[in-house]
Amino acid sequence: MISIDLIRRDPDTVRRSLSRRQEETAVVGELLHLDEQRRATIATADTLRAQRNEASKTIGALMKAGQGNQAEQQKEAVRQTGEQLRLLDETLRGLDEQTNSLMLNLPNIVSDEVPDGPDETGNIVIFEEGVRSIYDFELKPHWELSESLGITDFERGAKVSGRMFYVLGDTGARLQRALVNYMIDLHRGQHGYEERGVPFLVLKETMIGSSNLPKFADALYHDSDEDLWLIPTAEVPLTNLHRDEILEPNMLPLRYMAHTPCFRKERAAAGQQVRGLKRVHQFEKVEMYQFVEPELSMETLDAIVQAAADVIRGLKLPFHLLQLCAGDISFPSAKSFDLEIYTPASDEWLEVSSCSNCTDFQSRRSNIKFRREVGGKTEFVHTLNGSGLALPRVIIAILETFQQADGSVRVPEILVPYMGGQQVLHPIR
RNA sequence: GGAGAGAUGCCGGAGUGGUUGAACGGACACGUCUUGAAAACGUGCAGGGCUAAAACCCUCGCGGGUUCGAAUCCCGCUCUCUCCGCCA
Repeated sequence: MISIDLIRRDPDTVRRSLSRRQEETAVVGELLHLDEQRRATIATADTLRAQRNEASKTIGALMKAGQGNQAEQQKEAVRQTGEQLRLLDETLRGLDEQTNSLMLNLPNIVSDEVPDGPDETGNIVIFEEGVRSIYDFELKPHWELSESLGITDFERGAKVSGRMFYVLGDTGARLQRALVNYMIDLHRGQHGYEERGVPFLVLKETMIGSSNLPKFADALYHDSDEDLWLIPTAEVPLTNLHRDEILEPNMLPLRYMAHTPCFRKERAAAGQQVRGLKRVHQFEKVEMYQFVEPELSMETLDAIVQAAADVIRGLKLPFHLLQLCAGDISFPSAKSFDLEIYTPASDEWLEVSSCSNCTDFQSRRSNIKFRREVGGKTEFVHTLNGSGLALPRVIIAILETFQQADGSVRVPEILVPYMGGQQVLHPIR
């Protein structure tokens, strides 16, 4: 949520941000109007309430003094005030509801550091790193390799859970565990993150706090019986770890990571796009998350990007860093970067990480504040998230990049210890 | 799932209709004292709205109701604890 104060003070900044996101700006005027009505109503109601409180005190005093008659007269007057108040409160509730619903659907303000652009075509490659191998044999696509090596079993995945689900075979499950442990060890040892094991089903309030609800309900799996929602990313529970808290001085920065499954409906997906492990309803991911002081959030974003890039560097995969343009940036983000690995057989760049500075957008929704010093005033923290990394796509990149002429795949050196010394994955069918 | 108890500020804990937004204790911060610290003493210490700042208003798990007036009474919900049942 952005601050209503900002809309009041500087509506043009909000309009400009919305336009850069290719969204309608009329909502700003609506909010301005609602806010005016709201505040006028509050002012009137507060005055009435003050009168009532005062009169009630007088009545109390009169009763004590045994002047019942005068008290009764006063009561009648105050009863009328109470009736007026009831009406005003009802009006106010309506205004609050309207305001809230508009506010919850308003995206974060795009940072000035973000380039203009209509959609993903406007994203900018910041740098490319690593060497693309040259192959003297015909490359196999990942969906063939993963089946022949016993990484995946799509047929049984579909049997058990339907389209866009998969089963990992013995080698695949082991490779995934190896990758998870490698990533978590790296982030703990080199980047200062501590681990959390979080719930995968969360309350509606939790989804609102991270800004997945109300706007993106159709992307989420939901148990209507108990009104619990399956997380689409660990960002959701990690954001809410400190919901409704005031963090004491010296607690920041907080660096968390969590390894979780991610559940996504991916309704729009179809055709070539969903071949193999690339786009699935359930996948695992190691997520990094930070709570920081506002003035440090932009440099922290760079650090998160580097931490994610370090994972790829360790695997010796070629990748590039993409800065997302204003038209492609996600709802809660002020500034985002994606990391994409090059996959030689598919000949495309595959997004394995998205890192965002959500500034105070999520902390306002989740009411997460901090104090700079004991007894100091409270401020909203800034929150940042970054994948570090999404597993199926890393597996895809490993398979396509390190495949050999005989159909086997080399295990990246850094993973060998995590694979019990295994250096090559051999076809099993 | 059944039975019972409870939910108050950073923590413990009082408060059952009227200067109680909240006694008292602890923690914490500042000050006095001290070479320094401890102890002792003094002061401060919930969040939020509206303000230039006050005044004022809201909040005692959440929502609704009764009343001139609710932390206190009534109804619903959520959560926690204890016992029983079930269960990896």
